[in-house]
Amino acid sequence: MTETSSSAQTADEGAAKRPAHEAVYQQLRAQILFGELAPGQAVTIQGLTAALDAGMTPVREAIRRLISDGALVFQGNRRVSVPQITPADVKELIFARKTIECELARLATVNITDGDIIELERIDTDLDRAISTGDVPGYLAQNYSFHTALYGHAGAPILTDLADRLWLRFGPSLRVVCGRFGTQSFPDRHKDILEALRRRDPEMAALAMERDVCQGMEQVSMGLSEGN
Amino acid sequence: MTETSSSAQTADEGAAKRPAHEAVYQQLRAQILFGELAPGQAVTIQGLTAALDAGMTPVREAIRRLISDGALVFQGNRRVSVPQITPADVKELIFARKTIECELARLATVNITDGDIIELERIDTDLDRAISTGDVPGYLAQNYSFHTALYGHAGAPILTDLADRLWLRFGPSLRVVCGRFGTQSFPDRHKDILEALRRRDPEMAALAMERDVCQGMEQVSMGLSEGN
DNA sequence: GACCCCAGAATATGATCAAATTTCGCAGTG
DNA sequence: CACTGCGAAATTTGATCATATTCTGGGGTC
Repeated sequence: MTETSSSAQTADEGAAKRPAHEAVYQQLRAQILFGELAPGQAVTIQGLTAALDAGMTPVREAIRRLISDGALVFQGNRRVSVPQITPADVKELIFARKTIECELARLATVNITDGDIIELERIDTDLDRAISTGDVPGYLAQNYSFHTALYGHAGAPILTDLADRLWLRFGPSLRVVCGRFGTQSFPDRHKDILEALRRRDPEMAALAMERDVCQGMEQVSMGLSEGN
Repeated sequence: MTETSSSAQTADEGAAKRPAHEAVYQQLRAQILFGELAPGQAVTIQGLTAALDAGMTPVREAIRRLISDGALVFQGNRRVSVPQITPADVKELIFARKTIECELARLATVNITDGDIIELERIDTDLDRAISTGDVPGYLAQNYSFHTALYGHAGAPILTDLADRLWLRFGPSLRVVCGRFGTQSFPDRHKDILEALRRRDPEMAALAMERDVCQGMEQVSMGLSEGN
Protein backbone atom coordinates (compact mmCIF):
# COMPACT_ATOMS: atom_id res chain seq x y z
CA MET A 1 0.00 0.00 0.00
CA THR A 2 1.74 3.09 1.12
CA GLU A 3 4.66 2.04 3.25
CA THR A 4 3.95 -1.09 5.24
CA SER A 5 5.71 -3.90 3.46
CA SER A 6 5.43 -6.67 6.04
CA SER A 7 2.55 -9.05 5.71
CA ALA A 8 1.56 -8.88 9.36
CA GLN A 9 -1.51 -6.69 9.32
CA THR A 10 -4.14 -8.90 10.84
CA ALA A 11 -5.71 -6.31 13.09
CA ASP A 12 -3.38 -5.82 16.06
CA GLU A 13 -1.25 -8.93 15.97
CA GLY A 14 2.23 -7.46 16.33
CA ALA A 15 0.66 -4.48 18.01
CA ALA A 16 3.72 -3.43 19.91
CA LYS A 17 5.83 -2.72 16.84
CA ARG A 18 3.88 -0.36 14.66
CA PRO A 19 3.01 3.17 15.74
CA ALA A 20 -0.56 3.58 16.89
CA HIS A 21 -1.53 6.13 14.27
CA GLU A 22 -0.40 3.76 11.56
CA ALA A 23 -2.47 0.92 13.00
CA VAL A 24 -5.52 3.14 13.31
CA TYR A 25 -5.02 4.34 9.76
CA GLN A 26 -4.87 0.79 8.42
CA GLN A 27 -7.97 -0.26 10.31
CA LEU A 28 -9.99 2.75 9.28
CA ARG A 29 -8.79 2.44 5.73
CA ALA A 30 -9.86 -1.18 5.58
CA GLN A 31 -13.23 -0.34 7.07
CA ILE A 32 -13.82 2.28 4.40
CA LEU A 33 -12.42 0.20 1.56
CA PHE A 34 -14.53 -2.81 2.40
CA GLY A 35 -17.62 -0.86 3.15
CA GLU A 36 -18.01 -1.33 6.87
CA LEU A 37 -18.72 2.38 6.94
CA ALA A 38 -21.67 3.45 4.84
CA PRO A 39 -21.52 6.48 2.49
CA GLY A 40 -22.76 9.57 4.26
CA GLN A 41 -22.07 8.14 7.67
CA ALA A 42 -20.58 10.63 10.13
CA VAL A 43 -17.16 9.91 11.56
CA THR A 44 -16.26 11.44 14.92
CA ILE A 45 -12.93 11.44 16.66
CA GLN A 46 -14.32 10.45 19.98
CA GLY A 47 -16.40 7.74 18.44
CA LEU A 48 -13.30 6.17 16.95
CA THR A 49 -11.21 6.49 20.08
CA ALA A 50 -13.87 4.45 21.81
CA ALA A 51 -14.43 1.99 18.96
CA LEU A 52 -10.76 1.29 18.26
CA ASP A 53 -9.60 1.76 21.84
CA ALA A 54 -6.96 4.23 20.72
CA GLY A 55 -5.79 7.61 21.91
CA MET A 56 -7.07 10.82 20.43
CA THR A 57 -3.92 11.91 18.63
CA PRO A 58 -3.50 8.75 16.53
CA VAL A 59 -7.15 8.90 15.52
CA ARG A 60 -6.80 12.55 14.54
CA GLU A 61 -3.83 11.83 12.33
CA ALA A 62 -5.47 8.85 10.70
CA ILE A 63 -8.53 10.93 9.86
CA ARG A 64 -6.37 13.68 8.38
CA ARG A 65 -4.56 11.20 6.17
CA LEU A 66 -7.81 9.66 4.99
CA ILE A 67 -9.26 13.07 4.21
CA SER A 68 -6.21 13.76 2.11
CA ASP A 69 -6.73 10.37 0.46
CA GLY A 70 -10.26 11.34 -0.47
CA ALA A 71 -11.52 8.46 1.62
CA LEU A 72 -13.24 10.85 4.02
CA VAL A 73 -14.62 14.31 3.43
CA PHE A 74 -14.34 17.34 5.64
CA GLN A 75 -17.77 18.91 5.76
CA GLY A 76 -16.57 22.42 6.48
CA ASN A 77 -17.96 22.69 9.98
CA ARG A 78 -15.53 20.37 11.73
CA ARG A 79 -17.64 17.44 10.67
CA VAL A 80 -16.16 14.47 8.87
CA SER A 81 -18.08 11.79 7.01
CA VAL A 82 -17.80 9.03 4.44
CA PRO A 83 -18.24 10.53 0.97
CA GLN A 84 -21.23 9.88 -1.25
CA ILE A 85 -20.40 9.27 -4.88
CA THR A 86 -22.20 11.30 -7.54
CA PRO A 87 -22.75 10.38 -11.21
CA ALA A 88 -20.21 13.05 -12.15
CA ASP A 89 -17.70 11.39 -9.84
CA VAL A 90 -18.29 8.08 -11.56
CA LYS A 91 -17.45 9.60 -14.93
CA GLU A 92 -14.19 10.91 -13.59
CA LEU A 93 -13.40 7.64 -11.89
CA ILE A 94 -14.00 5.71 -15.08
CA PHE A 95 -11.57 7.86 -17.01
CA ALA A 96 -8.92 7.88 -14.30
CA ARG A 97 -9.17 4.18 -13.57
CA LYS A 98 -9.10 3.24 -17.23
CA THR A 99 -5.98 5.17 -18.01
CA ILE A 100 -4.06 4.44 -14.85
CA GLU A 101 -5.01 0.87 -14.13
CA CYS A 102 -4.71 -0.21 -17.75
CA GLU A 103 -1.22 1.24 -17.84
CA LEU A 104 -0.39 -0.57 -14.62
CA ALA A 105 -1.63 -3.78 -16.16
CA ARG A 106 0.61 -3.16 -19.16
CA LEU A 107 3.65 -2.52 -17.01
CA ALA A 108 2.95 -5.49 -14.78
CA THR A 109 2.71 -7.79 -17.79
CA VAL A 110 6.28 -6.95 -18.68
CA ASN A 111 7.76 -7.44 -15.24
CA ILE A 112 5.75 -10.26 -13.80
CA THR A 113 7.23 -13.70 -13.08
CA ASP A 114 5.58 -17.10 -13.34
CA GLY A 115 5.53 -17.34 -9.57
CA ASP A 116 3.71 -14.04 -9.32
CA ILE A 117 1.08 -15.26 -11.75
CA ILE A 118 0.50 -18.37 -9.67
CA GLU A 119 -0.02 -16.17 -6.65
CA LEU A 120 -2.57 -14.11 -8.56
CA GLU A 121 -4.36 -17.29 -9.64
CA ARG A 122 -4.56 -18.31 -6.01
CA ILE A 123 -6.16 -14.99 -5.09
CA ASP A 124 -8.58 -15.35 -7.97
CA THR A 125 -9.57 -18.81 -6.75
CA ASP A 126 -10.39 -17.37 -3.35
CA LEU A 127 -12.31 -14.66 -5.13
CA ASP A 128 -14.40 -17.22 -6.99
CA ARG A 129 -15.15 -18.99 -3.76
CA ALA A 130 -16.27 -15.73 -2.16
CA ILE A 131 -18.55 -15.02 -5.12
CA SER A 132 -20.14 -18.46 -5.11
CA THR A 133 -20.76 -18.40 -1.38
CA GLY A 134 -22.08 -14.85 -1.46
CA ASP A 135 -19.37 -13.68 0.92
CA VAL A 136 -19.47 -9.95 0.24
CA PRO A 137 -16.63 -8.81 2.52
CA GLY A 138 -14.50 -11.67 1.23
CA TYR A 139 -15.29 -10.70 -2.34
CA LEU A 140 -14.33 -7.09 -1.78
CA ALA A 141 -11.14 -8.01 0.03
CA GLN A 142 -9.99 -10.56 -2.56
CA ASN A 143 -10.90 -8.32 -5.45
CA TYR A 144 -8.87 -5.50 -3.96
CA SER A 145 -6.10 -7.91 -3.16
CA PHE A 146 -5.96 -9.10 -6.76
CA HIS A 147 -5.59 -5.63 -8.16
CA THR A 148 -3.13 -4.49 -5.53
CA ALA A 149 -0.94 -7.55 -6.02
CA LEU A 150 -0.98 -7.06 -9.77
CA TYR A 151 -0.12 -3.38 -9.57
CA GLY A 152 2.65 -4.15 -7.14
CA HIS A 153 4.48 -5.88 -9.96
CA ALA A 154 4.24 -2.88 -12.26
CA GLY A 155 7.14 -1.20 -10.52
CA ALA A 156 5.34 2.12 -10.70
CA PRO A 157 4.85 3.43 -7.17
CA ILE A 158 3.36 6.77 -8.17
CA LEU A 159 0.73 5.29 -10.45
CA THR A 160 -0.02 2.58 -7.92
CA ASP A 161 -0.53 5.26 -5.32
CA LEU A 162 -2.97 7.08 -7.58
CA ALA A 163 -4.88 3.87 -8.21
CA ASP A 164 -5.09 3.15 -4.48
CA ARG A 165 -6.62 6.56 -3.97
CA LEU A 166 -9.26 5.95 -6.58
CA TRP A 167 -10.24 2.67 -4.95
CA LEU A 168 -10.73 4.45 -1.66
CA ARG A 169 -13.21 6.74 -3.33
CA PHE A 170 -15.60 4.15 -4.64
CA GLY A 171 -15.03 1.49 -1.98
CA PRO A 172 -17.98 2.43 0.22
CA SER A 173 -20.34 2.74 -2.73
CA LEU A 174 -19.24 -0.60 -4.14
CA ARG A 175 -20.11 -2.21 -0.86
CA VAL A 176 -23.57 -0.72 -1.00
CA VAL A 177 -24.11 -2.25 -4.43
CA CYS A 178 -22.99 -5.65 -3.23
CA GLY A 179 -25.32 -5.44 -0.29
CA ARG A 180 -28.20 -4.72 -2.62
CA PHE A 181 -27.54 -7.09 -5.51
CA GLY A 182 -25.26 -9.68 -3.95
CA THR A 183 -22.08 -11.00 -5.50
CA GLN A 184 -23.75 -12.96 -8.28
CA SER A 185 -23.97 -9.94 -10.55
CA PHE A 186 -20.19 -9.77 -10.76
CA PRO A 187 -18.92 -12.12 -13.43
CA ASP A 188 -15.21 -12.58 -12.86
CA ARG A 189 -13.24 -10.68 -15.50
CA HIS A 190 -9.95 -11.58 -13.93
CA LYS A 191 -9.66 -14.75 -15.97
CA ASP A 192 -8.93 -12.71 -19.08
CA ILE A 193 -6.34 -10.69 -17.24
CA LEU A 194 -4.61 -13.83 -16.04
CA GLU A 195 -4.62 -15.26 -19.53
CA ALA A 196 -3.05 -12.08 -20.88
CA LEU A 197 -0.39 -12.24 -18.20
CA ARG A 198 0.45 -15.82 -19.09
CA ARG A 199 0.82 -14.85 -22.73
CA ARG A 200 2.84 -11.78 -21.75
CA ASP A 201 0.57 -9.70 -23.94
CA PRO A 202 0.49 -6.16 -22.53
CA GLU A 203 -2.23 -4.85 -24.81
CA MET A 204 -4.48 -7.80 -24.09
CA ALA A 205 -3.93 -7.24 -20.38
CA ALA A 206 -4.80 -3.58 -20.75
CA LEU A 207 -7.96 -4.44 -22.66
CA ALA A 208 -9.05 -7.03 -20.11
CA MET A 209 -8.38 -4.56 -17.33
CA GLU A 210 -10.44 -1.95 -19.11
CA ARG A 211 -13.38 -4.29 -19.23
CA ASP A 212 -12.96 -5.11 -15.55
CA VAL A 213 -12.83 -1.43 -14.63
CA CYS A 214 -15.84 -0.55 -16.76
CA GLN A 215 -17.85 -3.35 -15.26
CA GLY A 216 -17.00 -2.32 -11.72
CA MET A 217 -17.84 1.29 -12.35
CA GLU A 218 -21.05 0.31 -14.05
CA GLN A 219 -22.08 -1.55 -10.94
CA VAL A 220 -21.36 1.49 -8.81
CA SER A 221 -23.30 3.66 -11.21
CA MET A 222 -26.29 1.33 -11.09
CA GLY A 223 -26.14 1.28 -7.32
CA LEU A 224 -26.50 5.00 -7.00
CA SER A 225 -29.14 5.42 -9.68
CA GLU A 226 -31.33 2.98 -7.79
CA GLY A 227 -31.88 3.89 -4.15
CA ASN A 228 -29.94 6.82 -2.82
CA MET B 1 -6.87 23.30 -3.03
CA THR B 2 -8.61 20.56 -1.25
CA GLU B 3 -11.26 22.25 0.77
CA THR B 4 -10.60 25.96 1.10
CA SER B 5 -12.85 27.62 -1.40
CA SER B 6 -12.60 31.22 -0.33
CA SER B 7 -10.06 33.37 -2.05
CA ALA B 8 -8.57 34.81 1.13
CA GLN B 9 -5.36 32.87 1.54
CA THR B 10 -2.72 35.53 1.63
CA ALA B 11 -0.65 34.05 4.42
CA ASP B 12 -2.38 34.91 7.67
CA GLU B 13 -4.67 37.70 6.68
CA GLY B 14 -7.86 36.56 8.39
CA ALA B 15 -5.78 34.57 10.78
CA ALA B 16 -8.41 34.22 13.44
CA LYS B 17 -10.83 32.30 11.26
CA ARG B 18 -8.95 29.33 9.84
CA PRO B 19 -7.77 26.47 12.03
CA ALA B 20 -4.07 26.45 12.72
CA HIS B 21 -3.40 23.10 11.13
CA GLU B 22 -4.93 24.33 7.90
CA ALA B 23 -2.76 27.43 7.88
CA VAL B 24 0.33 25.38 8.58
CA TYR B 25 -0.61 22.97 5.83
CA GLN B 26 -1.01 25.76 3.30
CA GLN B 27 2.29 27.35 4.22
CA LEU B 28 4.21 24.10 4.13
CA ARG B 29 2.54 23.10 0.91
CA ALA B 30 3.51 26.36 -0.73
CA GLN B 31 7.06 26.01 0.50
CA ILE B 32 7.33 22.57 -1.05
CA LEU B 33 5.54 23.49 -4.25
CA PHE B 34 7.67 26.53 -4.87
CA GLY B 35 10.89 24.89 -3.88
CA GLU B 36 11.74 26.70 -0.70
CA LEU B 37 12.55 23.27 0.64
CA ALA B 38 15.23 21.39 -1.27
CA PRO B 39 14.82 17.74 -2.29
CA GLY B 40 16.34 15.46 0.30
CA GLN B 41 16.09 18.08 2.98
CA ALA B 42 15.00 16.73 6.33
CA VAL B 43 11.78 18.06 7.80
CA THR B 44 11.49 17.93 11.56
CA ILE B 45 8.35 18.61 13.45
CA GLN B 46 10.07 20.62 16.09
CA GLY B 47 11.93 22.61 13.50
CA LEU B 48 8.65 23.62 11.97
CA THR B 49 7.01 24.51 15.25
CA ALA B 50 9.86 26.96 15.74
CA ALA B 51 9.97 28.21 12.16
CA LEU B 52 6.23 28.73 11.75
CA ASP B 53 5.62 29.63 15.37
CA ALA B 54 2.89 27.01 15.62
CA GLY B 55 1.99 24.34 18.10
CA MET B 56 3.07 20.76 17.74
CA THR B 57 -0.29 19.22 16.87
CA PRO B 58 -1.06 21.42 13.86
CA VAL B 59 2.40 20.79 12.48
CA ARG B 60 2.00 17.06 12.94
CA GLU B 61 -1.28 17.00 11.09
CA ALA B 62 0.04 19.12 8.27
CA ILE B 63 2.99 16.78 7.85
CA ARG B 64 0.72 13.76 7.81
CA ARG B 65 -1.42 15.28 5.13
CA LEU B 66 1.57 16.16 3.02
CA ILE B 67 2.96 12.66 3.37
CA SER B 68 -0.34 11.37 2.11
CA ASP B 69 -0.08 13.87 -0.73
CA GLY B 70 3.29 12.49 -1.71
CA ALA B 71 4.79 15.90 -1.03
CA LEU B 72 6.87 14.51 1.83
CA VAL B 73 8.22 11.03 2.34
CA PHE B 74 8.33 9.01 5.50
CA GLN B 75 11.83 7.58 5.72
CA GLY B 76 10.84 4.49 7.68
CA ASN B 77 12.63 5.45 10.86
CA ARG B 78 10.37 8.26 11.93
CA ARG B 79 12.24 10.68 9.73
CA VAL B 80 10.48 12.82 7.20
CA SER B 81 12.09 14.56 4.26
CA VAL B 82 11.41 16.20 0.92
CA PRO B 83 11.44 13.50 -1.77
CA GLN B 84 14.13 13.18 -4.41
CA ILE B 85 12.80 12.42 -7.85
CA THR B 86 14.30 9.50 -9.76
CA PRO B 87 14.34 8.95 -13.53
CA ALA B 88 11.75 6.19 -13.04
CA ASP B 89 9.54 8.67 -11.21
CA VAL B 90 9.82 11.08 -14.11
CA LYS B 91 8.60 8.42 -16.52
CA GLU B 92 5.56 7.80 -14.36
CA LEU B 93 4.91 11.49 -13.91
CA ILE B 94 5.05 12.07 -17.65
CA PHE B 95 2.44 9.42 -18.28
CA ALA B 96 0.17 10.48 -15.44
CA ARG B 97 0.40 14.18 -16.20
CA LYS B 98 -0.16 13.67 -19.89
CA THR B 99 -3.31 11.66 -19.45
CA ILE B 100 -4.81 13.58 -16.57
CA GLU B 101 -3.87 17.14 -17.38
CA CYS B 102 -4.66 16.79 -21.06
CA GLU B 103 -8.09 15.51 -20.15
CA LEU B 104 -8.54 18.41 -17.76
CA ALA B 105 -7.59 20.79 -20.56
CA ARG B 106 -10.18 19.14 -22.78
CA LEU B 107 -12.90 19.43 -20.17
CA ALA B 108 -11.99 23.01 -19.32
CA THR B 109 -12.19 24.00 -22.97
CA VAL B 110 -15.83 22.98 -23.01
CA ASN B 111 -16.88 24.75 -19.84
CA ILE B 112 -14.75 27.87 -19.84
CA THR B 113 -16.20 31.36 -20.28
CA ASP B 114 -14.69 34.35 -22.00
CA GLY B 115 -14.16 36.00 -18.65
CA ASP B 116 -12.23 32.97 -17.41
CA ILE B 117 -9.98 33.13 -20.45
CA ILE B 118 -9.21 36.78 -19.78
CA GLU B 119 -8.25 35.88 -16.26
CA LEU B 120 -5.91 33.18 -17.56
CA GLU B 121 -4.37 35.67 -19.97
CA ARG B 122 -3.72 37.99 -17.06
CA ILE B 123 -1.94 35.21 -15.19
CA ASP B 124 0.08 34.41 -18.28
CA THR B 125 1.13 38.03 -18.58
CA ASP B 126 2.42 37.96 -15.04
CA LEU B 127 4.17 34.73 -15.91
CA ASP B 128 5.93 36.36 -18.84
CA ARG B 129 7.05 39.19 -16.65
CA ALA B 130 8.46 36.74 -14.10
CA ILE B 131 10.35 34.91 -16.85
CA SER B 132 11.83 38.04 -18.33
CA THR B 133 12.93 39.39 -14.98
CA GLY B 134 14.32 36.04 -13.87
CA ASP B 135 11.99 35.91 -10.91
CA VAL B 136 12.09 32.20 -10.16
CA PRO B 137 9.60 32.06 -7.27
CA GLY B 138 7.25 34.27 -9.22
CA TYR B 139 7.58 32.05 -12.27
CA LEU B 140 6.79 28.92 -10.27
CA ALA B 141 3.85 30.53 -8.53
CA GLN B 142 2.30 31.96 -11.70
CA ASN B 143 2.89 28.77 -13.65
CA TYR B 144 1.14 26.76 -10.96
CA SER B 145 -1.56 29.38 -10.76
CA PHE B 146 -2.20 29.13 -14.49
CA HIS B 147 -2.66 25.40 -14.44
CA THR B 148 -4.71 25.40 -11.27
CA ALA B 149 -7.04 28.10 -12.57
CA LEU B 150 -7.48 26.24 -15.83
CA TYR B 151 -8.21 22.92 -14.15
CA GLY B 152 -10.66 24.61 -11.84
CA HIS B 153 -12.88 25.21 -14.84
CA ALA B 154 -12.87 21.56 -15.86
CA GLY B 155 -15.48 20.73 -13.24
CA ALA B 156 -13.64 17.54 -12.39
CA PRO B 157 -12.65 17.63 -8.73
CA ILE B 158 -11.23 14.13 -8.59
CA LEU B 159 -8.96 14.58 -11.59
CA THR B 160 -7.95 18.01 -10.37
CA ASP B 161 -7.03 16.50 -7.06
CA LEU B 162 -4.86 13.90 -8.78
CA ALA B 163 -3.14 16.57 -10.83
CA ASP B 164 -2.45 18.63 -7.73
CA ARG B 165 -0.78 15.64 -6.15
CA LEU B 166 1.47 15.15 -9.14
CA TRP B 167 2.56 18.79 -9.00
CA LEU B 168 3.53 18.39 -5.39
CA ARG B 169 5.83 15.55 -6.37
CA PHE B 170 7.95 17.41 -8.87
CA GLY B 171 7.67 20.87 -7.36
CA PRO B 172 10.91 20.76 -5.39
CA SER B 173 12.87 19.31 -8.30
CA LEU B 174 11.53 21.90 -10.68
CA ARG B 175 12.78 24.59 -8.39
CA VAL B 176 16.24 23.06 -8.42
CA VAL B 177 16.27 23.20 -12.21
CA CYS B 178 15.23 26.82 -12.23
CA GLY B 179 17.91 27.64 -9.74
CA ARG B 180 20.48 26.06 -12.01
CA PHE B 181 19.39 27.21 -15.44
CA GLY B 182 17.28 30.23 -14.68
CA THR B 183 13.90 30.95 -16.17
CA GLN B 184 15.15 31.70 -19.67
CA SER B 185 15.14 28.04 -20.64
CA PHE B 186 11.39 27.90 -20.27
CA PRO B 187 9.69 29.11 -23.43
CA ASP B 188 6.09 29.84 -22.60
CA ARG B 189 3.84 27.13 -24.02
CA HIS B 190 0.76 28.64 -22.51
CA LYS B 191 0.13 30.82 -25.54
CA ASP B 192 -0.93 27.77 -27.53
CA ILE B 193 -3.21 26.65 -24.75
CA LEU B 194 -4.86 30.07 -24.60
CA GLU B 195 -5.32 30.08 -28.36
CA ALA B 196 -7.00 26.67 -28.19
CA LEU B 197 -9.29 27.89 -25.44
CA ARG B 198 -10.32 30.92 -27.47
CA ARG B 199 -11.12 28.64 -30.39
CA ARG B 200 -12.94 26.22 -28.08
CA ASP B 201 -10.94 23.42 -29.62
CA PRO B 202 -10.59 20.66 -27.02
CA GLU B 203 -8.13 18.52 -28.96
CA MET B 204 -5.88 21.47 -29.71
CA ALA B 205 -5.94 22.35 -26.02
CA ALA B 206 -5.02 18.79 -25.10
CA LEU B 207 -2.17 18.80 -27.59
CA ALA B 208 -0.83 22.11 -26.36
CA MET B 209 -1.08 20.88 -22.79
CA GLU B 210 0.81 17.74 -23.72
CA ARG B 211 3.65 19.80 -25.09
CA ASP B 212 3.70 21.94 -21.98
CA VAL B 213 3.77 18.88 -19.74
CA CYS B 214 6.50 17.19 -21.76
CA GLN B 215 8.61 20.28 -21.69
CA GLY B 216 8.27 20.68 -17.96
CA MET B 217 9.12 17.08 -17.28
CA GLU B 218 12.06 17.26 -19.64
CA GLN B 219 13.43 20.13 -17.62
CA VAL B 220 13.07 18.14 -14.44
CA SER B 221 14.75 15.18 -16.08
CA MET B 222 17.65 17.29 -17.23
CA GLY B 223 18.01 18.74 -13.79
CA LEU B 224 18.48 15.40 -12.14
CA SER B 225 20.75 13.95 -14.80
CA GLU B 226 23.11 16.87 -14.25
CA GLY B 227 24.18 17.37 -10.68
CA ASN B 228 22.45 15.26 -8.10
C1' DG C 1 -39.88 33.58 14.98
C1' DA C 2 -35.59 35.35 16.85
C1' DC C 3 -32.30 35.26 20.39
C1' DC C 4 -29.63 33.34 24.07
C1' DC C 5 -27.68 29.68 26.68
C1' DC C 6 -25.78 25.22 27.26
C1' DA C 7 -23.88 20.82 25.99
C1' DG C 8 -20.81 18.35 23.31
C1' DA C 9 -17.23 17.86 20.15
C1' DA C 10 -13.08 19.46 17.88
C1' DT C 11 -8.86 22.16 18.20
C1' DA C 12 -4.67 23.25 20.34
C1' DT C 13 -1.07 23.09 24.11
C1' DG C 14 2.53 21.33 26.91
C1' DA C 15 4.34 17.59 29.33
C1' DT C 16 6.03 13.02 29.31
C1' DC C 17 7.68 8.75 27.33
C1' DA C 18 10.15 6.08 23.85
C1' DA C 19 13.28 5.51 20.11
C1' DA C 20 17.03 6.50 17.09
C1' DT C 21 20.92 8.82 15.64
C1' DT C 22 25.03 10.85 16.93
C1' DT C 23 28.92 11.46 19.48
C1' DC C 24 32.48 10.46 22.49
C1' DG C 25 35.62 7.45 24.73
C1' DC C 26 38.18 3.38 25.00
C1' DA C 27 40.67 -0.36 23.32
C1' DG C 28 43.23 -2.70 19.95
C1' DT C 29 46.26 -2.54 16.07
C1' DG C 30 49.58 -0.90 12.55
C1' DC D 1 52.22 7.28 18.76
C1' DA D 2 48.35 7.78 15.62
C1' DC D 3 44.36 5.61 13.56
C1' DT D 4 40.37 2.79 13.18
C1' DG D 5 36.40 0.30 14.98
C1' DC D 6 33.16 -0.86 18.39
C1' DG D 7 29.91 0.30 22.03
C1' DA D 8 27.43 2.92 25.35
C1' DA D 9 25.76 7.33 26.95
C1' DA D 10 23.60 11.55 25.62
C1' DT D 11 21.02 14.44 22.84
C1' DT D 12 17.76 15.14 19.58
C1' DT D 13 13.34 13.99 17.66
C1' DG D 14 8.96 11.66 17.33
C1' DA D 15 4.71 9.58 19.60
C1' DT D 16 1.24 9.69 22.90
C1' DC D 17 -1.64 11.45 26.38
C1' DA D 18 -4.27 14.50 29.59
C1' DT D 19 -6.09 18.89 29.72
C1' DA D 20 -7.65 23.53 28.59
C1' DT D 21 -9.90 26.36 25.13
C1' DT D 22 -12.93 27.45 21.32
C1' DC D 23 -16.49 26.76 18.29
C1' DT D 24 -20.67 24.68 16.39
C1' DG D 25 -25.40 23.15 16.90
C1' DG D 26 -29.59 22.45 19.26
C1' DG D 27 -33.12 23.52 22.48
C1' DG D 28 -35.57 26.49 25.31
C1' DT D 29 -37.50 30.95 26.31
C1' DC D 30 -39.21 35.51 25.49
